Amino acid sequence: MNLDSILLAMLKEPTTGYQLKSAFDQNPSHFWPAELSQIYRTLKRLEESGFLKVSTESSDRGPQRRVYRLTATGRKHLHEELAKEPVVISRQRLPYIAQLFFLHELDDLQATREFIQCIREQCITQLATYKKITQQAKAEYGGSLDDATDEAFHKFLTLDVGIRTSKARLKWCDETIEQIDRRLTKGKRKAGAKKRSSK
Amino acid sequence: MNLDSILLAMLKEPTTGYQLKSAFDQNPSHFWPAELSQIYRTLKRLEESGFLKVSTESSDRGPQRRVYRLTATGRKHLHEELAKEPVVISRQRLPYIAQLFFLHELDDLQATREFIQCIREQCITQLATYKKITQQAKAEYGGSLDDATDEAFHKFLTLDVGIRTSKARLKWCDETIEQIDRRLTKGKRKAGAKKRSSK
DNA sequence: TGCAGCATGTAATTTGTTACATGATTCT
DNA sequence: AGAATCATGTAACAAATTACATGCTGCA
Repeated sequence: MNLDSILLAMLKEPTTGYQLKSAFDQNPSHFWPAELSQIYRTLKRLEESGFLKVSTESSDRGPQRRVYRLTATGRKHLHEELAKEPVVISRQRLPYIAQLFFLHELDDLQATREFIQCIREQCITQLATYKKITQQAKAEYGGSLDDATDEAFHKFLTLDVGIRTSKARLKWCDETIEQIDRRLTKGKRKAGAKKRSSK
Repeated sequence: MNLDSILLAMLKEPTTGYQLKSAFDQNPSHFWPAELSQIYRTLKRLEESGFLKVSTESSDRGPQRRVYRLTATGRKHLHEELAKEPVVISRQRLPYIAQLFFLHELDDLQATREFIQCIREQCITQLATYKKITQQAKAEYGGSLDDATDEAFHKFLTLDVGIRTSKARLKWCDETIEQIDRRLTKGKRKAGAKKRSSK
């Protein structure tokens, strides 16, 4: 899965680049952020590949809009991409884990504690966002998942995995902070003992 | 955190690009994969920035080796990077989530089931890897976390968050497959009812 | 008058992937 | 003799980030 396929998938209705960006920010941005400039460039390339076709329309307000439509070739390409096996999930770059891994270099457990605290806050914000979207989605399909469309069901699944991993991470943060605190008091005791023995 | 900082952090001992790649594959590759070609390019740039200095040494076996050493400027730069706040974790690209989100387009729940199954297998493999490394690490620091060095402690933390998120994801896979199966049998019942009513 | 929102892009740079190219030593 | 390991890179391409550049409409 790449931005190309995501844009093709979002083009069920003829849309402009600007509108796509707004739609992006509503939902796919949680698992795939993208800048407007990148969207425009990608749309252009997709058009050159024959996956999209454009028509220029003048709107009542603002400048002319370039409306993109999915072609049959584009739809076929999308379906091929969707039918692929999922990418190897372990080949992800996790900058915050990398930073934590090397943070011992600072030789400052208090700094590590603040680092985890910061991640903890992000988890809470993220959880709140996921839950808000879940509520909105529930309102759309009535509340009972069994009656939801396949589209709503798939959307629910992505939210669910997000909520679960955020919760797991949050719990990790809490227990890690406790462990750091134990380490910090233990360190102080040792330092105290050292002081007493050296005088 | 980027590859630059990771390489600086890994250069506690003077090392060659090739050795760095081996070390990479042992550990940081779980949260930051990198190819040799990229490592060489980055080392070159870091040297040009004055963060590293090189000395060419002839080895007893194989061609000459270029041994990189961290400079004082490099160490300072690394510490600045480490002291930064963690990056926004929600701005991650999760291709498999994106694919799942749009998978309803195929209109084939069975395909979604296989997709989740595939992710499930990856989770299991990943969990096994994490646990193996945890065992190795434990052997190094004796078994009791309280007595572990700060370095071992930080390493443990990164493994722990990996294990927890993998477990959460695995549980999600299992419960999702159950839900899909319920949906599939329900769909069949409906199709059957339709058939009966139409004849 | 100035700001927010609609609407379109280009340019430069950085980062990551894949393929190619070379050559020595050691083990089987 | 050939494969594996050590050891170095270049080149081409793809993807993503950041900054810049433009201009209209409607509202306060």
